[in-house]
Amino acid sequence: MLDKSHKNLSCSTCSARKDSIFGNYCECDATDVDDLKSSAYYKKNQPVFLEGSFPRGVYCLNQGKVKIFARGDEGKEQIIHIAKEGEIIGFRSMFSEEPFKVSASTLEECNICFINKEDFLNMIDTNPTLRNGIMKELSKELGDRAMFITNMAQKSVRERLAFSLIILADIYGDEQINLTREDMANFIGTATETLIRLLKDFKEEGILEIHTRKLEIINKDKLLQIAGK
Amino acid sequence: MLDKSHKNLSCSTCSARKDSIFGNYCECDATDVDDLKSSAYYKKNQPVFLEGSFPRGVYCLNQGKVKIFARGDEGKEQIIHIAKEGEIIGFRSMFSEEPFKVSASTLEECNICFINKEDFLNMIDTNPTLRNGIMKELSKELGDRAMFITNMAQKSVRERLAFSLIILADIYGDEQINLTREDMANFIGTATETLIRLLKDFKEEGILEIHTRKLEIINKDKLLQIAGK
DNA sequence: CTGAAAAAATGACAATCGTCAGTTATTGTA
DNA sequence: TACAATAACTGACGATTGTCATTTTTTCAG
Repeated sequence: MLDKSHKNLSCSTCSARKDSIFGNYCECDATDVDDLKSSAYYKKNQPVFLEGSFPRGVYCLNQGKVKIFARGDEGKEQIIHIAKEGEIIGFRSMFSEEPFKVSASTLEECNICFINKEDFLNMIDTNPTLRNGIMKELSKELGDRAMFITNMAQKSVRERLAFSLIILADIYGDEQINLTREDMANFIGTATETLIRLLKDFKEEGILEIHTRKLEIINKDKLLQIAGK
Repeated sequence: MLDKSHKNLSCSTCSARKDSIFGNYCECDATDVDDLKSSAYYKKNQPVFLEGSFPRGVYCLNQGKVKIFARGDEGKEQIIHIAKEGEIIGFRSMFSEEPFKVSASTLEECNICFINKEDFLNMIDTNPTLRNGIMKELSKELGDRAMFITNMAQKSVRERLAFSLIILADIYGDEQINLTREDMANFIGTATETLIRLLKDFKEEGILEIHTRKLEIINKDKLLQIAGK
């Protein structure tokens, strides 16, 4: 169970810190950040920020997963990214000075820290290491999205599912993949029914086991092969 | 006809500069850049940089259009972006310290200036305005790509074509859209044959006129309507 | 523990779209 | 200007995938 008291979240003892930009790039004292941040407990399926609104700061995930998604013209969600422990989200629109182009919503219970816009921009300005880390991150993500677009455009749904399962397995680590069929379909870019049928195929082919909501990947090699790479 | 002498390209008289990050964000003297850059003439369909190689600097488009594309598993191109006069390309991988994830190739005759990696990074480090401009650009592009992914995943080919024609019309400005059917199909993410059939449909619906290679858009409102926004 | 609501699953069916094979038109160059 | 190479176009066909309607299973609050 997560700590809901908001009290004892500290950057210096944050287990997610090693996976974070702060941990990787920032030699600054963790207590510096500690003084600036506030932290909050989020229930499952709670919005973190909304498309169209203006950013007031950045969010650092201490615990839990968050989906980042855009909405198509008929309101259908397209999941662009699933952020996990250690990731900082919501800083892109701060730089572009635009309203958010995407929304963020928790996929499970989360603890999320918040750093104020001014404080964060100030850190960026005064800390070249952190700044370079952020620029590196932005650039890397642009490269990833080029590949994502190519996959979307050129692969069949079956191939995209295989590909996405590999990505999801990586995000979920030792945990089993735990998403609603709808979220998974919205990540892959297909209809929920199509996803369900394909999951069944994969199961029958001995690629994965379905424990109701949770997916366990049995044969990763075959997934890689189907994904086409 | 383009100047092929490489001689008299100067930032201070560069007509593309007003559309450029340098023009918009950088109050530095244009002659500063002038001293650092070299310029070159590119023929049509000439590579500017290649996926997998490491960046040696950045390219600033003085004249002409350049396609930025990734390759799918079977080698099929997916055009991610078409860069026009004033745009700087090739700087993303410089920050991420990875090899290029995408390739760039001229779509027509081009004049392109080159700034060395060290010089450019130095400019970024010492010029906060330019730096913020770059960060803004990176962030903006990430937002655009989220939308691009959503369109790819949720729209039909017909809708994507309408949408893409609007983008292309914007890129080509007063010129008519001038791409091979293959490039256009690779931008939209469909088969060349499908694209050709849909262009014919659009023509019959009075949306555009086809002058062999060049496309003239007659009814932009209808395009917007089909694109679904 | 139970019932209502939400999610997952299944079936039937049609349309979109990709593939292959071939023809016509255009381009660039000798 | 002619001819080879490249690009544009057409037709036929089937597989993939989305939609709609319905049933079964799971979740969760009371």
